[in-house]
Amino acid sequence: MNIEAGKFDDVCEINFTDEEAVILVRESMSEEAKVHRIAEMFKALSDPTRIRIIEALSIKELCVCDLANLLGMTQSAISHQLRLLRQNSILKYRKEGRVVYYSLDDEHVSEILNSVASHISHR
Amino acid sequence: MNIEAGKFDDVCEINFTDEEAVILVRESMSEEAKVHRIAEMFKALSDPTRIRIIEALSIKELCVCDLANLLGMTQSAISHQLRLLRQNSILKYRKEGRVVYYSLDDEHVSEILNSVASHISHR
DNA sequence: TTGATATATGAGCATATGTTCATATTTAGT
DNA sequence: ACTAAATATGAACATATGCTCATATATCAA
Repeated sequence: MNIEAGKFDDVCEINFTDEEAVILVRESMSEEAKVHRIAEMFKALSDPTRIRIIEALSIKELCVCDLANLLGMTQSAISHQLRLLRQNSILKYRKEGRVVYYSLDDEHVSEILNSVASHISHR
Repeated sequence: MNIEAGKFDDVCEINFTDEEAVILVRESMSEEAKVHRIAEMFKALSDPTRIRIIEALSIKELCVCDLANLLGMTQSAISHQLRLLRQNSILKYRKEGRVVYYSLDDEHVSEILNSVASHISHR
């Protein structure tokens, strides 16, 4: 019945509808670490403030203060979000004196964002 | 100084580094509703369980029970996640008796997932 | 060095999220 | 009609998230 009987006691104990298919699918699934990394990446993009930051920076490099003014949020809030985006390799920065300019680390992210935007408009 | 002085008292009160740029960027930003919808879409993709579900269904249509067995999770947990993915137009389903088969609503999602996966491997 | 500016960060708080548990709903078989 | 099977769903709970506040760090100007 259950492919790994006893291992997952709380799993639905019903017979497989298509056991072979499940085995086949299981073999071609990504490793756990990769799946987690992918989910993390999407999580980094899953907040309106961060989407706005990315959208703004895809138009033009900006400093923290300009971003705070642009989005009507505190410098602290923006800075926390910038850190998260940095940690996910979505943004890079350069320092010019005490001003820190942020920009997209990679145009790939901008494409992914456009891809999702167009997916949404098509429904 | 502040473009909308008094409106955001807690916003960084410093002069703009480049006020014109901020005005320019502000004009080409998406509307709030659209930004929220985009973030919501990313949020739907921001969980390892949901990534696994999408990955599995991109290979083959499966029923709820098979998904639960495949992922080693309860039927209830999977069902809750499936609802979320349905609500975001990521999955569709068809009923065959009491068995409900889920599949991707659109190959676009699969492409977005691959896009993010390749972005990650490139660093 | 001292004071001011630009950014970063830790702690705390309110809200959101993912899972479990119990139960409801729907359909098939007898 | 009755029972069992497959799925759906509401409530509850532990953890995660995003913002604020206070404060630290870094750099410029005098």
